[in-house]
Amino acid sequence: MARKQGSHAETTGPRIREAALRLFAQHGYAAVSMRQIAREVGVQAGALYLYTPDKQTLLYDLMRDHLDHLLGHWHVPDGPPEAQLEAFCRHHIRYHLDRPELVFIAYMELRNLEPENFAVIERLRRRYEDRLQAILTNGLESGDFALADGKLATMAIIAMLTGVNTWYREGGRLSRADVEAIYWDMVRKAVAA
Amino acid sequence: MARKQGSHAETTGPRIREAALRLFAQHGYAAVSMRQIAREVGVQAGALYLYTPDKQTLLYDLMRDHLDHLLGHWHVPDGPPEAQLEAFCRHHIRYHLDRPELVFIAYMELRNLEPENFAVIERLRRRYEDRLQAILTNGLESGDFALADGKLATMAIIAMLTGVNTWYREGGRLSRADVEAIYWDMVRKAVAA
DNA sequence: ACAAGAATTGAACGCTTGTTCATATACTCT
DNA sequence: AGAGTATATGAACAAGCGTTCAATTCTTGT
Repeated sequence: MARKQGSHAETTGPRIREAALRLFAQHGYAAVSMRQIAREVGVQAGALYLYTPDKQTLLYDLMRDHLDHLLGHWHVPDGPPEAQLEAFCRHHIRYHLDRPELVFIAYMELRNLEPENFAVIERLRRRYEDRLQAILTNGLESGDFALADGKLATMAIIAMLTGVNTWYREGGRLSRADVEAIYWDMVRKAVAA
Repeated sequence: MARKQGSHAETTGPRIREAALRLFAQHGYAAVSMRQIAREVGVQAGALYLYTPDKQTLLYDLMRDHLDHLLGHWHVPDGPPEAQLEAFCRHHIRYHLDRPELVFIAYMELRNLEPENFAVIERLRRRYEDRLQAILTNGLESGDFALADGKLATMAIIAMLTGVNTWYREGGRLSRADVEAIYWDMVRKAVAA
């Protein structure tokens, strides 16, 4: 047997990626088998290898595309440091609430990347952190912010904002706008001069 | 063949747990095999089952003991809310910097727990969060703190503090005392009235 | 010196893993 | 209608998985 009917041609690739994303996020890369992914797509395991050279690349491509998009989709606007920081925080939360599974994988599965892949992903992640750190450093020099340490504040703020994905559930007590506003308020005060 | 020589009796159990801890933290529960753990201990795989009923229990016991100890080891001191919050923050950082691998596992491997085990661990984790939330709620009512939302602030602060484990390395630019002080300063400002 | 029990081995169990490949089907183009 | 190609199957591969267990060795108490 081969193709059952209809033209699954251009849809199978994306569907494999979607299934991998969902399953990796739910059970973890190492705990998910190629056969599980195939079953989710409605295809035999062998067919996956028409769309990805191997399991590792499936993971790497998800993470790489995620970070490429995160970096390409948004840039620090002109303006005073506080406005830049607010834009960063609000964008970060919005972006992360929109893609919980990708964000989760990009953080949790780092250790399952082969060394060369890990190096690439880490570089991209670092580029993103540097944007926040630049904002903080500017504000520190201009006197808008008061911080004991720029790098530490960068890590602290990112950890705090990204943490929203651990508890936020759609349709809960707070809207996305509420969450954005509350987090921004805390960050604003934390770095205030 | 059996025991080679000497009395490995009482030391093998702990050594298995230590090896499991290290390997789980490094590669993830699902990616580590019982044979790998055994090799690390210098024993055959079958011998592990004299000390644990199965692999799952090995993970569960690590997490359970970690949280039991975290909860038993420290309690909120009497005093004004700000002093309580400072004590919580400093203790959290100190405790987490002392046990990076346990902390990492307790967060990363939640999804690899079987449902009943997960429920127990989640309950313990929740108990810990509730301590911070109680401090924040008290301070809110007394007017010492200004917060839009107590639960959200709890999650934000814990995420921020726990994040220290993602970047702190022994012998780096900042001492533990520095880190403690800087984080506390940011938390203090973030919740300030 | 010897028996009892604790600690460990090493082989085996059935199953799953990622990956490959000859084969077969469905679609497209002429 | 028929050839050519893209897409998929399903069986096979060697390797590794968690776990069990009879057999073996070491330690301890008498």
